[in-house]
Amino acid sequence: MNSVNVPDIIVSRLPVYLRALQYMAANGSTTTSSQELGEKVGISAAQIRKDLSQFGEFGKQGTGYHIPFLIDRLCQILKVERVWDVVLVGMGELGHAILRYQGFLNRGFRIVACYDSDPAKIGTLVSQFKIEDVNNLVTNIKGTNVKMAMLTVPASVAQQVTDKLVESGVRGILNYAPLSLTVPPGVRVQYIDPVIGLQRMAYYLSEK
Amino acid sequence: MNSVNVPDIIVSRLPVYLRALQYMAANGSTTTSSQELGEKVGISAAQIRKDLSQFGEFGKQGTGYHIPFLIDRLCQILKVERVWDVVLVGMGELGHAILRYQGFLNRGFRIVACYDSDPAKIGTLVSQFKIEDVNNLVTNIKGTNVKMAMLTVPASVAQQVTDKLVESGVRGILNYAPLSLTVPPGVRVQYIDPVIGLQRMAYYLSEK
DNA sequence: TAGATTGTTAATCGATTAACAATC
DNA sequence: TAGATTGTTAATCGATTAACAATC
Repeated sequence: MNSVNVPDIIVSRLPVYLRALQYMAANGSTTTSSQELGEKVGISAAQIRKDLSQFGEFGKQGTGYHIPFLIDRLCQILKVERVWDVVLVGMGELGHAILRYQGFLNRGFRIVACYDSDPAKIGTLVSQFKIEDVNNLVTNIKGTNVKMAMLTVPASVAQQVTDKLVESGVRGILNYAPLSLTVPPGVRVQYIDPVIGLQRMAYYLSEK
Repeated sequence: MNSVNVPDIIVSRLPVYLRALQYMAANGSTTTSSQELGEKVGISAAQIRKDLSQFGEFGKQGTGYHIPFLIDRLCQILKVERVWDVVLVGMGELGHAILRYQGFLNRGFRIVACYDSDPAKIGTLVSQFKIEDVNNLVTNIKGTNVKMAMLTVPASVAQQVTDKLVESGVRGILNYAPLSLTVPPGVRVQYIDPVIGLQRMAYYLSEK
């Protein structure tokens, strides 16, 4: 059980802390402070301490945080001390790149199957994965332990594929298609649209 | 000039509104309301009206917003009624997929050059682009109109490439490398790390 | 011990929402 | 005109910051 309803904005910062801590650990550090971590991730020290205090007391006055311990606790809180099975739908360029990406496993996720609707692609192999028919999505996934999906299909079919994923019992969708999805309560969507990021930054660029 | 310092959180929602409006326009709609737009993007109608009111009055009582007009105004506000030149650094799998992606141009951006450090890649062609040597980055870009970059290099070299980009005059970086970057004031970074998105959602998954 | 840093409280700051007059 | 919807105000809600006692 989660400690009494932690605000989503706090939850959303935890993976950033975790990533920075793992980076420090990989560089041989064993201890850090809210001050130092804050400088790395661009968040105030007070906020980091406040965020962590939602979940317990993980530091020591005078010395700060033991990095391996804090990593452990954050992994538990985020439920990524285990590995979650994820399906990938949409095997275009981006789907291929994601399927070959090696960075998921040691952060709590692994792709277990990939889907497409193109008969020319179905059945072909992409780095040990056979591309499956998206029409079999619901029958294949329903009742299994697959609760997350990555969506790399064209925008025009993203909502209908989403509906199928929801029907299959998927509770979290990482959406690369450039549109807002509609999902029922209890299902979450995280959006990845590079252009949104670029446009946010363009606002601050000077004219000309 | 921007109207007196609009909060960043408001700016960050504008591209989402714009994307939804363009989607509606593509489907033949010419009019919408804050209510309808809000349902599409998952934001309250009141907030959408409040956000837009920061920049002017774009709607009509009783009828709502004329979609093409609002699209126009949002493009102007975000400064994407023009096309910004962007460089891409890091030509691995992901870099290749991004370079071939067709979705940037009609949303205000185009890739004008790509870079890598691997001698085996430098000079080779990827869909009409010759991969250039990252060592020439600063000399090539400094003084040009390139103010944005996409970063798809390994985490281990991301900070040093970032420093070069900043030196080149780049003011906005879309960072795909899974780490927090340090940049001077006046330079912005937008982060794209799929695992952060997955971990945020994992928190809300039930145990087992 | 002295210095450093936590966890927490209270104060401040900012963002969201509800409500409604204005008006198309 | 009647119904719909804006832009805006004031109230509410929530998040961030500053400060500090506790303590390693």
